[in-house]
Amino acid sequence: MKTNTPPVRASLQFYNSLTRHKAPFHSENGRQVRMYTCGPTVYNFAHIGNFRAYMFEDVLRRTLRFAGYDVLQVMNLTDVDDKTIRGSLQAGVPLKTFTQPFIDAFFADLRSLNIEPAEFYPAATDHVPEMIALIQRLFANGLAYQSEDGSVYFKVSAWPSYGKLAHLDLSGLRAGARVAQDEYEKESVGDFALWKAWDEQDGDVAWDSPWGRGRPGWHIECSAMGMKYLGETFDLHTGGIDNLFPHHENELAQSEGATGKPFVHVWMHCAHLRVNGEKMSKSLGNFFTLRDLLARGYAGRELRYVLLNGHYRQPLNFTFDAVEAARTSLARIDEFVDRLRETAASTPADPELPGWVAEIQRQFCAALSDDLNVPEAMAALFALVREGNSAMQNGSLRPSEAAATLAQVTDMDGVLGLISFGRRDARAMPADVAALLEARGAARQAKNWAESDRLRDEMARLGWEVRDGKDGQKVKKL
RNA sequence: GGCGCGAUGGCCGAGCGGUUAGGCAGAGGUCUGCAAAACCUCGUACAGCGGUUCGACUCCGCUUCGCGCCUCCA
Repeated sequence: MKTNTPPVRASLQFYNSLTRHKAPFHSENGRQVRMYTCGPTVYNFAHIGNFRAYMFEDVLRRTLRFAGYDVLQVMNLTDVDDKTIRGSLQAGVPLKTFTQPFIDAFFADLRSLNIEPAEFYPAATDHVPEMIALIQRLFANGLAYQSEDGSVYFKVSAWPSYGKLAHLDLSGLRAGARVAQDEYEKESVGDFALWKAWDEQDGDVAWDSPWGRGRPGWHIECSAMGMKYLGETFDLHTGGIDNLFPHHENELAQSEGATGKPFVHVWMHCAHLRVNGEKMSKSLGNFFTLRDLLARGYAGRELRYVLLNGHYRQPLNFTFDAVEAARTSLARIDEFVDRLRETAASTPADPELPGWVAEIQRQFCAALSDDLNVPEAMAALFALVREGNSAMQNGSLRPSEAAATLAQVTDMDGVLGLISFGRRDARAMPADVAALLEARGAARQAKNWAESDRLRDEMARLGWEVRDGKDGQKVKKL
Protein backbone atom coordinates (compact mmCIF):
# COMPACT_ATOMS: atom_id res chain seq x y z
CA MET A 1 0.00 0.00 0.00
CA LYS A 2 1.25 3.45 -0.78
CA THR A 3 1.54 5.62 2.28
CA ASN A 4 1.41 9.34 2.24
CA THR A 5 4.97 10.03 3.28
CA PRO A 6 5.96 13.54 2.36
CA PRO A 7 9.26 13.80 0.52
CA VAL A 8 11.70 14.49 3.33
CA ARG A 9 14.56 13.38 1.19
CA ALA A 10 15.50 16.79 -0.04
CA SER A 11 15.41 18.30 3.41
CA LEU A 12 17.45 15.94 5.56
CA GLN A 13 20.12 17.77 7.43
CA PHE A 14 22.81 16.47 9.72
CA TYR A 15 25.41 17.92 12.02
CA ASN A 16 28.85 17.21 10.63
CA SER A 17 31.64 16.87 13.19
CA LEU A 18 34.12 17.86 10.51
CA THR A 19 32.59 21.28 9.87
CA ARG A 20 30.85 21.62 13.23
CA HIS A 21 27.71 22.73 11.46
CA LYS A 22 24.42 21.32 10.39
CA ALA A 23 24.09 21.12 6.66
CA PRO A 24 21.69 19.61 4.14
CA PHE A 25 22.62 16.05 3.37
CA HIS A 26 23.35 14.94 -0.17
CA SER A 27 24.53 11.49 -1.05
CA GLU A 28 27.25 11.13 -3.58
CA ASN A 29 25.54 8.30 -5.40
CA GLY A 30 22.02 9.60 -5.75
CA ARG A 31 19.66 7.10 -4.24
CA GLN A 32 22.34 5.13 -2.48
CA VAL A 33 23.90 6.17 0.80
CA ARG A 34 27.08 4.48 1.93
CA MET A 35 27.80 4.59 5.64
CA TYR A 36 30.45 3.14 7.87
CA THR A 37 29.79 2.56 11.53
CA CYS A 38 32.45 1.60 14.01
CA GLY A 39 31.50 -1.69 15.56
CA PRO A 40 32.43 -3.57 18.70
CA THR A 41 35.71 -4.96 19.88
CA VAL A 42 34.66 -8.50 20.59
CA TYR A 43 36.48 -9.29 23.81
CA ASN A 44 33.44 -9.03 26.05
CA PHE A 45 29.69 -8.43 26.06
CA ALA A 46 28.72 -4.99 24.85
CA HIS A 47 27.28 -2.62 27.46
CA ILE A 48 24.31 -0.31 27.11
CA GLY A 49 26.55 2.65 26.43
CA ASN A 50 27.79 0.85 23.35
CA PHE A 51 24.24 0.21 22.34
CA ARG A 52 23.32 3.84 22.62
CA ALA A 53 25.73 4.41 19.73
CA TYR A 54 24.40 1.48 17.74
CA MET A 55 20.88 2.72 18.39
CA PHE A 56 21.75 6.14 17.04
CA GLU A 57 23.16 4.50 13.94
CA ASP A 58 20.02 2.43 13.60
CA VAL A 59 17.86 5.55 13.69
CA LEU A 60 20.12 7.17 11.15
CA ARG A 61 19.88 4.19 8.88
CA ARG A 62 16.12 3.91 9.26
CA THR A 63 15.65 7.63 8.71
CA LEU A 64 17.64 7.46 5.50
CA ARG A 65 15.48 4.60 4.32
CA PHE A 66 12.37 6.42 5.43
CA ALA A 67 13.50 9.35 3.31
CA GLY A 68 13.77 7.10 0.30
CA TYR A 69 17.43 6.18 0.21
CA ASP A 70 18.96 2.77 -0.20
CA VAL A 71 21.50 2.27 2.54
CA LEU A 72 24.73 0.37 2.28
CA GLN A 73 26.08 0.08 5.79
CA VAL A 74 29.28 -1.48 7.03
CA MET A 75 29.90 -2.25 10.67
CA ASN A 76 33.29 -3.69 11.46
CA LEU A 77 34.11 -6.26 14.08
CA THR A 78 37.41 -5.61 15.77
CA ASP A 79 38.56 -9.12 16.51
CA VAL A 80 42.24 -8.49 16.95
CA ASP A 81 43.72 -5.96 19.36
CA ASP A 82 45.39 -5.94 22.77
CA LYS A 83 42.25 -6.92 24.63
CA THR A 84 41.16 -9.76 22.38
CA ILE A 85 44.68 -11.16 22.34
CA ARG A 86 44.97 -10.91 26.09
CA GLY A 87 41.60 -12.59 26.48
CA SER A 88 42.45 -15.47 24.22
CA LEU A 89 45.75 -16.04 25.97
CA GLN A 90 44.11 -16.02 29.36
CA ALA A 91 41.47 -18.42 28.16
CA GLY A 92 44.13 -20.54 26.51
CA VAL A 93 42.24 -20.74 23.23
CA PRO A 94 42.93 -19.49 19.70
CA LEU A 95 41.88 -15.90 19.01
CA LYS A 96 38.93 -16.85 16.81
CA THR A 97 37.67 -19.32 19.36
CA PHE A 98 37.81 -16.62 21.98
CA THR A 99 36.04 -13.93 19.94
CA GLN A 100 33.33 -15.98 18.25
CA PRO A 101 31.01 -16.26 21.27
CA PHE A 102 31.16 -12.49 21.74
CA ILE A 103 30.38 -11.97 18.08
CA ASP A 104 27.39 -14.25 18.39
CA ALA A 105 26.29 -12.47 21.55
CA PHE A 106 26.61 -9.12 19.85
CA PHE A 107 24.28 -10.13 17.04
CA ALA A 108 21.82 -11.59 19.49
CA ASP A 109 21.88 -8.31 21.41
CA LEU A 110 21.23 -6.33 18.24
CA ARG A 111 18.20 -8.50 17.59
CA SER A 112 16.82 -8.00 21.05
CA LEU A 113 16.96 -4.25 20.48
CA ASN A 114 15.45 -4.51 16.99
CA ILE A 115 18.48 -2.87 15.46
CA GLU A 116 18.41 -3.46 11.72
CA PRO A 117 21.34 -5.48 10.43
CA ALA A 118 24.00 -3.73 8.39
CA GLU A 119 24.81 -5.04 4.93
CA PHE A 120 28.35 -6.02 5.91
CA TYR A 121 30.02 -7.01 9.16
CA PRO A 122 33.63 -7.46 8.12
CA ALA A 123 36.03 -8.84 10.70
CA ALA A 124 39.47 -7.32 10.94
CA THR A 125 41.20 -10.69 10.86
CA ASP A 126 39.66 -11.41 7.47
CA HIS A 127 41.06 -8.24 5.93
CA VAL A 128 44.71 -8.17 6.79
CA PRO A 129 45.84 -8.25 3.12
CA GLU A 130 43.74 -5.17 2.39
CA MET A 131 45.33 -3.39 5.34
CA ILE A 132 48.81 -4.32 4.19
CA ALA A 133 48.04 -2.99 0.73
CA LEU A 134 46.86 0.28 2.21
CA ILE A 135 49.99 0.64 4.32
CA GLN A 136 52.04 0.08 1.19
CA ARG A 137 50.29 2.98 -0.46
CA LEU A 138 51.14 5.13 2.53
CA PHE A 139 54.79 4.15 2.19
CA ALA A 140 54.65 5.05 -1.48
CA ASN A 141 53.31 8.47 -0.53
CA GLY A 142 55.99 9.06 2.05
CA LEU A 143 53.58 8.94 4.97
CA ALA A 144 54.78 5.79 6.70
CA TYR A 145 58.04 4.65 8.19
CA GLN A 146 59.32 1.59 9.98
CA SER A 147 60.89 1.90 13.39
CA GLU A 148 63.71 -0.15 14.79
CA ASP A 149 61.46 -2.65 16.48
CA GLY A 150 59.80 -3.40 13.14
CA SER A 151 56.54 -1.55 13.73
CA VAL A 152 55.23 0.81 11.10
CA TYR A 153 53.96 4.27 11.95
CA PHE A 154 52.05 7.01 10.22
CA LYS A 155 54.16 10.13 9.94
CA VAL A 156 51.85 12.83 11.19
CA SER A 157 54.30 15.62 10.50
CA ALA A 158 54.13 14.76 6.81
CA TRP A 159 50.37 15.23 6.71
CA PRO A 160 49.53 18.89 7.26
CA SER A 161 45.80 18.50 7.61
CA TYR A 162 46.13 16.16 10.57
CA GLY A 163 43.78 17.37 13.27
CA LYS A 164 41.08 18.73 11.01
CA LEU A 165 38.37 16.42 12.32
CA ALA A 166 39.08 16.69 16.04
CA HIS A 167 40.11 20.33 15.61
CA LEU A 168 43.33 19.79 17.44
CA ASP A 169 46.57 21.43 16.59
CA LEU A 170 49.82 19.58 16.64
CA SER A 171 51.57 21.78 19.14
CA GLY A 172 48.84 20.90 21.60
CA LEU A 173 49.42 17.27 20.85
CA ARG A 174 53.09 17.45 21.49
CA ALA A 175 52.47 19.02 24.85
CA GLY A 176 49.90 16.34 25.56
CA ALA A 177 49.35 15.42 29.17
CA ARG A 178 49.70 11.73 28.59
CA VAL A 179 52.86 10.79 26.82
CA ALA A 180 53.61 7.14 27.05
CA GLN A 181 57.18 6.55 28.09
CA ASP A 182 57.70 3.42 26.07
CA GLU A 183 57.00 5.03 22.72
CA TYR A 184 60.58 6.01 22.04
CA GLU A 185 60.71 4.08 18.81
CA LYS A 186 58.34 6.55 17.19
CA GLU A 187 59.79 9.61 15.53
CA SER A 188 57.13 11.77 17.11
CA VAL A 189 54.61 11.18 19.88
CA GLY A 190 51.72 12.04 17.56
CA ASP A 191 52.59 9.22 15.19
CA PHE A 192 50.41 6.17 15.46
CA ALA A 193 50.90 2.53 14.63
CA LEU A 194 49.82 1.16 11.27
CA TRP A 195 51.46 -2.17 11.82
CA LYS A 196 52.67 -3.60 15.10
CA ALA A 197 55.68 -5.87 15.11
CA TRP A 198 55.09 -9.18 16.84
CA ASP A 199 56.09 -9.45 20.45
CA GLU A 200 55.77 -12.22 22.99
CA GLN A 201 52.49 -11.00 24.35
CA ASP A 202 50.92 -11.60 20.95
CA GLY A 203 51.32 -15.35 21.30
CA ASP A 204 50.62 -16.96 17.95
CA VAL A 205 48.57 -14.03 16.67
CA ALA A 206 50.60 -12.77 13.73
CA TRP A 207 50.52 -12.26 10.00
CA ASP A 208 53.36 -12.02 7.52
CA SER A 209 53.90 -8.65 5.96
CA PRO A 210 56.57 -6.82 3.98
CA TRP A 211 57.70 -5.50 7.37
CA GLY A 212 57.93 -8.84 9.08
CA ARG A 213 55.52 -10.71 11.25
CA GLY A 214 53.06 -8.68 13.23
CA ARG A 215 49.52 -7.45 13.33
CA PRO A 216 47.65 -4.42 12.04
CA GLY A 217 47.05 -1.31 14.10
CA TRP A 218 43.52 -0.53 15.09
CA HIS A 219 42.87 2.47 12.90
CA ILE A 220 43.95 0.91 9.64
CA GLU A 221 41.26 -1.75 9.79
CA CYS A 222 38.45 0.77 9.45
CA SER A 223 40.15 2.54 6.57
CA ALA A 224 40.78 -0.68 4.71
CA MET A 225 37.38 -2.22 5.26
CA GLY A 226 35.51 1.00 4.67
CA MET A 227 37.18 1.43 1.32
CA LYS A 228 36.76 -2.19 0.36
CA TYR A 229 33.00 -2.20 0.80
CA LEU A 230 32.09 1.43 0.25
CA GLY A 231 34.75 2.84 -2.04
CA GLU A 232 37.51 5.35 -1.43
CA THR A 233 35.02 8.12 -0.76
CA PHE A 234 31.71 7.58 0.96
CA ASP A 235 28.89 9.52 2.54
CA LEU A 236 28.69 8.93 6.26
CA HIS A 237 30.94 7.73 9.02
CA THR A 238 29.62 7.42 12.54
CA GLY A 239 30.64 6.34 15.98
CA GLY A 240 30.69 7.34 19.60
CA ILE A 241 32.10 10.76 20.42
CA ASP A 242 35.10 9.13 22.01
CA ASN A 243 36.08 7.71 18.64
CA LEU A 244 36.50 11.17 17.24
CA PHE A 245 40.03 11.37 18.52
CA PRO A 246 42.27 9.62 17.91
CA HIS A 247 40.55 6.86 16.00
CA HIS A 248 38.62 8.79 13.40
CA GLU A 249 41.27 11.45 13.04
CA ASN A 250 43.81 8.73 12.30
CA GLU A 251 41.50 6.93 9.97
CA LEU A 252 40.91 10.11 8.06
CA ALA A 253 44.61 10.90 7.76
CA GLN A 254 45.48 7.37 6.63
CA SER A 255 42.71 7.16 4.13
CA GLU A 256 43.18 10.51 2.49
CA GLY A 257 46.92 10.07 2.73
CA ALA A 258 46.67 6.85 0.79
CA THR A 259 44.12 7.84 -1.84
CA GLY A 260 44.50 11.59 -2.14
CA LYS A 261 40.70 11.76 -2.22
CA PRO A 262 38.18 12.91 0.34
CA PHE A 263 37.42 9.96 2.59
CA VAL A 264 34.06 10.78 4.12
CA HIS A 265 31.65 13.63 3.55
CA VAL A 266 29.82 13.66 6.86
CA TRP A 267 31.10 12.46 10.22
CA MET A 268 28.51 11.99 12.92
CA HIS A 269 29.18 11.28 16.58
CA CYS A 270 26.90 10.20 19.35
CA ALA A 271 27.21 11.52 22.90
CA HIS A 272 27.73 9.28 25.90
CA LEU A 273 25.22 7.44 27.96
CA ARG A 274 25.26 8.11 31.67
CA VAL A 275 23.69 6.02 34.35
CA ASN A 276 21.94 7.83 37.17
CA GLY A 277 23.76 10.95 36.16
CA GLU A 278 27.17 9.38 36.44
CA LYS A 279 29.61 7.94 34.05
CA MET A 280 29.11 4.22 33.74
CA SER A 281 31.88 2.38 35.49
CA LYS A 282 32.42 -0.89 37.21
CA SER A 283 33.54 0.75 40.43
CA LEU A 284 30.31 2.72 40.71
CA GLY A 285 28.32 -0.46 40.23
CA ASN A 286 26.33 1.12 37.43
CA PHE A 287 27.93 -0.77 34.59
CA PHE A 288 25.36 -2.79 32.69
CA THR A 289 25.54 -5.02 29.70
CA LEU A 290 22.37 -5.48 27.72
CA ARG A 291 22.18 -9.00 29.09
CA ASP A 292 22.28 -7.72 32.66
CA LEU A 293 19.19 -5.65 32.01
CA LEU A 294 17.30 -8.34 30.16
CA ALA A 295 18.03 -10.66 33.06
CA ARG A 296 16.45 -8.11 35.37
CA GLY A 297 13.25 -8.47 33.44
CA TYR A 298 13.39 -5.42 31.22
CA ALA A 299 12.31 -6.06 27.67
CA GLY A 300 14.45 -5.26 24.66
CA ARG A 301 11.82 -2.92 23.28
CA GLU A 302 11.65 -1.03 26.58
CA LEU A 303 15.39 -0.53 26.48
CA ARG A 304 15.12 0.44 22.84
CA TYR A 305 12.60 3.10 23.79
CA VAL A 306 14.89 4.51 26.46
CA LEU A 307 17.99 4.49 24.27
CA LEU A 308 16.05 6.06 21.42
CA ASN A 309 14.37 8.84 23.27
CA GLY A 310 17.00 11.52 23.46
CA HIS A 311 18.88 13.54 20.94
CA TYR A 312 21.99 11.65 19.88
CA ARG A 313 24.30 14.61 20.36
CA GLN A 314 23.17 15.12 23.93
CA PRO A 315 24.29 12.92 26.81
CA LEU A 316 21.49 10.57 27.79
CA ASN A 317 20.82 9.67 31.39
CA PHE A 318 19.82 6.06 31.83
CA THR A 319 17.69 5.39 34.91
CA PHE A 320 15.46 2.54 35.93
CA ASP A 321 12.64 5.03 36.33
CA ALA A 322 13.05 5.82 32.65
CA VAL A 323 12.66 2.14 31.76
CA GLU A 324 9.51 1.92 33.86
CA ALA A 325 8.19 5.02 32.11
CA ALA A 326 9.03 3.42 28.79
CA ARG A 327 7.00 0.37 29.70
CA THR A 328 3.92 2.45 30.44
CA SER A 329 4.38 4.59 27.35
CA LEU A 330 4.68 1.54 25.15
CA ALA A 331 1.54 0.08 26.65
CA ARG A 332 -0.30 3.24 25.65
CA ILE A 333 1.00 3.02 22.12
CA ASP A 334 0.09 -0.67 21.92
CA GLU A 335 -3.38 0.08 23.18
CA PHE A 336 -3.83 2.73 20.54
CA VAL A 337 -2.64 0.49 17.73
CA ASP A 338 -4.98 -2.30 18.84
CA ARG A 339 -7.84 0.12 18.90
CA LEU A 340 -7.04 1.40 15.43
CA ARG A 341 -6.97 -2.17 14.17
CA GLU A 342 -10.34 -2.89 15.68
CA THR A 343 -11.82 0.28 14.29
CA ALA A 344 -10.37 -0.32 10.86
CA ALA A 345 -11.42 -3.98 10.85
CA SER A 346 -10.59 -5.00 7.31
CA THR A 347 -11.77 -1.81 5.69
CA PRO A 348 -9.45 -0.57 2.95
CA ALA A 349 -7.58 2.58 3.84
CA ASP A 350 -8.78 5.92 2.60
CA PRO A 351 -6.49 7.26 -0.06
CA GLU A 352 -6.79 10.62 1.67
CA LEU A 353 -5.40 10.94 5.16
CA PRO A 354 -7.46 12.87 7.67
CA GLY A 355 -6.01 16.38 7.79
CA TRP A 356 -4.81 16.17 11.36
CA VAL A 357 -2.98 12.92 10.64
CA ALA A 358 -1.24 14.47 7.66
CA GLU A 359 -0.19 17.41 9.80
CA ILE A 360 1.26 15.17 12.48
CA GLN A 361 3.04 13.13 9.88
CA ARG A 362 4.55 16.31 8.56
CA GLN A 363 5.84 17.22 12.02
CA PHE A 364 7.23 13.74 12.48
CA CYS A 365 9.20 14.01 9.26
CA ALA A 366 10.40 17.50 10.00
CA ALA A 367 11.70 16.42 13.41
CA LEU A 368 13.70 13.52 12.03
CA SER A 369 14.95 15.53 9.10
CA ASP A 370 16.43 18.06 11.47
CA ASP A 371 19.47 16.11 12.58
CA LEU A 372 17.44 13.17 13.88
CA ASN A 373 15.37 14.85 16.54
CA VAL A 374 13.79 11.70 17.88
CA PRO A 375 12.19 13.27 20.98
CA GLU A 376 10.23 15.63 18.78
CA ALA A 377 9.28 12.80 16.48
CA MET A 378 8.04 10.89 19.52
CA ALA A 379 6.01 13.90 20.56
CA ALA A 380 4.37 13.79 17.14
CA LEU A 381 3.58 10.12 17.60
CA PHE A 382 1.93 10.85 20.93
CA ALA A 383 -0.07 13.65 19.38
CA LEU A 384 -1.37 11.04 16.98
CA VAL A 385 -2.19 8.71 19.84
CA ARG A 386 -4.05 11.38 21.76
CA GLU A 387 -6.05 12.77 18.88
CA GLY A 388 -6.67 9.35 17.43
CA ASN A 389 -7.99 8.02 20.70
CA SER A 390 -10.15 11.06 21.05
CA ALA A 391 -11.60 10.60 17.56
CA MET A 392 -12.26 6.92 18.14
CA GLN A 393 -13.84 7.64 21.48
CA ASN A 394 -16.39 10.00 20.01
CA GLY A 395 -16.88 7.81 16.99
CA SER A 396 -15.69 10.35 14.46
CA LEU A 397 -12.97 8.20 12.94
CA ARG A 398 -14.39 6.16 10.08
CA PRO A 399 -12.97 2.67 9.57
CA SER A 400 -11.31 3.69 6.31
CA GLU A 401 -9.69 6.61 8.10
CA ALA A 402 -8.57 4.35 10.91
CA ALA A 403 -6.98 2.11 8.32
CA ALA A 404 -5.19 5.05 6.75
CA THR A 405 -4.02 6.21 10.18
CA LEU A 406 -2.80 2.76 11.00
CA ALA A 407 -0.78 2.76 7.81
CA GLN A 408 0.80 6.03 8.88
CA VAL A 409 1.66 4.68 12.29
CA THR A 410 3.25 1.67 10.67
CA ASP A 411 5.19 3.97 8.41
CA MET A 412 6.49 6.00 11.35
CA ASP A 413 7.41 2.80 13.09
CA GLY A 414 9.75 2.05 10.24
CA VAL A 415 12.01 4.56 11.94
CA LEU A 416 11.13 3.96 15.57
CA GLY A 417 11.01 0.18 15.43
CA LEU A 418 8.87 -0.07 18.53
CA ILE A 419 5.45 -1.24 17.58
CA SER A 420 5.63 -4.43 15.66
CA PHE A 421 8.43 -5.82 17.73
CA GLY A 422 8.80 -7.51 21.05
CA ARG A 423 5.20 -7.55 22.16
CA ARG A 424 4.25 -10.66 23.98
CA ASP A 425 2.23 -12.77 21.63
CA ALA A 426 -1.46 -12.87 22.25
CA ARG A 427 -1.30 -16.56 22.87
CA ALA A 428 -4.42 -18.59 22.52
CA MET A 429 -6.44 -18.56 25.68
CA PRO A 430 -6.08 -21.74 27.69
CA ALA A 431 -9.30 -23.65 28.31
CA ASP A 432 -9.44 -22.76 32.00
CA VAL A 433 -9.20 -19.05 31.25
CA ALA A 434 -11.83 -19.35 28.56
CA ALA A 435 -14.13 -21.08 31.04
CA LEU A 436 -13.61 -18.31 33.58
CA LEU A 437 -14.34 -15.73 30.93
CA GLU A 438 -17.57 -17.42 30.01
CA ALA A 439 -18.61 -17.75 33.64
CA ARG A 440 -17.84 -14.10 34.17
CA GLY A 441 -19.98 -13.17 31.18
CA ALA A 442 -22.88 -15.05 32.73
CA ALA A 443 -22.32 -13.44 36.12
CA ARG A 444 -22.34 -10.04 34.49
CA GLN A 445 -25.54 -10.77 32.68
CA ALA A 446 -27.05 -11.64 36.05
CA LYS A 447 -25.53 -8.41 37.44
CA ASN A 448 -23.72 -10.52 39.99
CA TRP A 449 -20.89 -8.00 40.40
CA ALA A 450 -19.21 -9.74 43.29
CA GLU A 451 -18.84 -12.92 41.27
CA SER A 452 -17.74 -10.93 38.24
CA ASP A 453 -14.99 -9.23 40.23
CA ARG A 454 -13.91 -12.49 41.80
CA LEU A 455 -13.54 -14.07 38.38
CA ARG A 456 -11.61 -11.06 37.12
CA ASP A 457 -9.14 -11.49 39.99
CA GLU A 458 -8.83 -15.16 39.28
CA MET A 459 -8.06 -14.53 35.63
CA ALA A 460 -5.51 -11.93 36.63
CA ARG A 461 -3.84 -14.54 38.77
CA LEU A 462 -3.52 -16.71 35.66
CA GLY A 463 -1.96 -13.80 33.82
CA TRP A 464 -4.94 -12.57 31.83
CA GLU A 465 -6.41 -9.14 32.09
CA VAL A 466 -10.08 -8.60 31.36
CA ARG A 467 -11.73 -5.27 30.74
CA ASP A 468 -15.33 -4.36 30.20
CA GLY A 469 -16.29 -2.19 27.31
CA LYS A 470 -19.49 -1.32 25.51
CA ASP A 471 -19.24 -4.42 23.38
CA GLY A 472 -18.49 -6.86 26.15
CA GLN A 473 -15.41 -8.26 27.79
CA LYS A 474 -11.96 -7.91 26.33
CA VAL A 475 -9.10 -10.15 27.28
CA LYS A 476 -5.42 -9.48 27.11
CA LYS A 477 -2.42 -11.55 28.09
CA LEU A 478 -0.41 -9.68 30.70
C1' G B 1 46.98 24.12 29.91
C1' G B 2 44.23 23.18 24.82
C1' C B 3 39.51 21.98 22.36
C1' G B 4 34.38 21.15 23.32
C1' C B 5 29.64 20.18 25.84
C1' G B 6 25.96 20.74 29.54
C1' A B 7 22.85 22.86 33.91
C1' U B 8 14.90 22.89 31.90
C1' G B 9 8.97 21.61 36.67
C1' G B 10 8.99 14.92 41.16
C1' C B 11 11.73 11.81 37.09
C1' C B 12 13.15 11.39 31.73
C1' G B 13 13.58 14.84 27.88
C1' A B 14 12.77 18.60 23.35
C1' G B 15 12.67 23.62 22.07
C1' C B 16 12.46 28.76 20.68
C1' G B 17 13.93 35.89 21.22
C1' G B 18 7.27 37.22 22.41
C1' U B 19 2.14 31.91 21.42
C1' U B 20 1.28 24.10 24.80
C1' A B 21 6.97 20.39 23.59
C1' G B 22 6.17 15.31 24.71
C1' G B 23 6.32 10.94 27.99
C1' C B 24 6.09 8.98 33.06
C1' A B 25 4.46 10.05 37.96
C1' G B 26 0.75 13.20 40.82
C1' A B 27 -4.30 16.02 41.54
C1' G B 28 -9.38 16.79 39.87
C1' G B 29 -13.16 15.47 36.31
C1' U B 30 -16.03 12.58 32.21
C1' C B 31 -17.29 7.54 31.13
C1' U B 32 -18.07 2.82 33.97
C1' G B 33 -21.93 -1.41 38.72
C1' C B 34 -16.69 -1.25 40.09
C1' A B 35 -12.00 -1.53 37.97
C1' A B 36 -9.06 -0.78 33.71
C1' A B 37 -8.38 1.86 29.30
C1' A B 38 -9.45 6.40 26.98
C1' C B 39 -10.47 11.60 26.95
C1' C B 40 -10.61 16.66 29.44
C1' U B 41 -8.42 20.09 33.08
C1' C B 42 -4.33 21.21 36.37
C1' G B 43 2.49 22.61 37.40
C1' U B 44 3.89 30.76 37.74
C1' A B 45 10.37 24.76 34.82
C1' C B 46 14.10 26.97 32.52
C1' A B 47 21.70 27.10 37.85
C1' G B 48 23.20 32.31 39.79
C1' C B 49 24.61 37.45 38.65
C1' G B 50 24.97 41.19 35.15
C1' G B 51 24.22 42.96 30.01
C1' U B 52 21.78 43.48 24.94
C1' U B 53 16.47 44.03 23.70
C1' C B 54 10.04 46.89 23.68
C1' G B 55 10.54 41.72 25.35
C1' A B 56 15.34 36.24 27.08
C1' C B 57 14.65 29.80 29.29
C1' U B 58 16.29 31.11 24.18
C1' C B 59 21.66 36.13 22.45
C1' C B 60 26.48 38.16 25.13
C1' G B 61 29.74 38.22 29.56
C1' C B 62 31.01 36.53 34.31
C1' U B 63 30.27 32.98 38.44
C1' U B 64 29.11 28.18 40.44
C1' C B 65 28.53 23.11 39.50
C1' G B 66 28.96 18.83 36.23
C1' C B 67 30.85 16.22 31.88
C1' G B 68 33.86 14.72 27.43
C1' C B 69 38.40 14.44 24.45
C1' C B 70 43.80 15.71 24.41
C1' U B 71 47.31 8.35 21.38
C1' C B 72 44.03 3.08 20.67
C1' C B 73 37.08 3.64 25.71
C1' A B 74 30.43 3.75 21.75
